Amino acid sequence: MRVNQVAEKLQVSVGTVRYYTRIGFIKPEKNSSNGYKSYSQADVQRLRFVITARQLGFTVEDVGEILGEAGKGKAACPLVRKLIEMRLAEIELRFTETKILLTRMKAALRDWETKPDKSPTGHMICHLIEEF
Amino acid sequence: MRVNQVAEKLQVSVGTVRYYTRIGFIKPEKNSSNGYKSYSQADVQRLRFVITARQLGFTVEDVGEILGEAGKGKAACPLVRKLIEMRLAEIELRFTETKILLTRMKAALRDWETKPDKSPTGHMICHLIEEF
DNA sequence: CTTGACCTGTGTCTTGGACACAGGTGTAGA
DNA sequence: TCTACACCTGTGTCCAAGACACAGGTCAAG
Repeated sequence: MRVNQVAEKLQVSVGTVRYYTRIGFIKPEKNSSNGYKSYSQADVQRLRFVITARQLGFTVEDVGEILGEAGKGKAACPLVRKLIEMRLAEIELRFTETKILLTRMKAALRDWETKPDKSPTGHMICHLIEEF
Repeated sequence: MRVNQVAEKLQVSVGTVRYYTRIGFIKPEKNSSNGYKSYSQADVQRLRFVITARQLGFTVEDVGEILGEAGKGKAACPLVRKLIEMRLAEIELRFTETKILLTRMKAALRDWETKPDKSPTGHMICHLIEEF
């Protein structure tokens, strides 16, 4: 298979498949006649794992560690359990931060509805922002 | 003032102040005796604006455009209103995506509580992830 | 045989700073 | 006056996770 078919099958961009290839998650052999990379069924399987893991919030680096652990024949599950708790904590943080930001932005928008436009002065760049 | 004092006064990292300096948001003159940058009161004022804008969800590039508009003497308010709607839409998207991810992660954690660790096989890297 | 649409790998770019580095400063003690 | 030594400085490089630009290759239609 070629990169395009793999990307379509897995519903990701061609760039993503190439990226995972580039960082060594899979090592397709190259077709010697045209230099194109040739992805095997096992490559696709492995990529599917990577994508699923990414969708669960693991970082690309996490996935690399998990693959490495499993590659040594060890059960990666303990590592997986540890990592997801770390990522969960991070995402939880990001979530609350995003929520706060969203609230602030909406408050600004509401506040600005009744305010006029003003030209900048020596000590004022945009009163909407500075007075909020 | 030196970068350290500015950073402390504005409650941001030294790196952030240097970054905004590097991209030209402020142009402190340098002390010719020791080569250090010397931040004026106006620089601090301008930086305060930048930081406030960032906290409202504007990107650094947005802030650059706003500063440019105000620098030409024009009212930046229309631009500000336009930009915040764009950013609001993006943050709203990020928010819902983060919420979905969070839900998925928590579901995985709950699902995995009752599942054992398993060693990898030829067609299975980590059953926790693959079976979710 | 040629056109032109589409595909390929490689290399560079992105955001918003964080960090490493080599050297400068300033103050406390000798 | 000298020397340690902690702390500060600017510049250059690095990060995640791909996206994008580029020059060239492929392939079916005409």
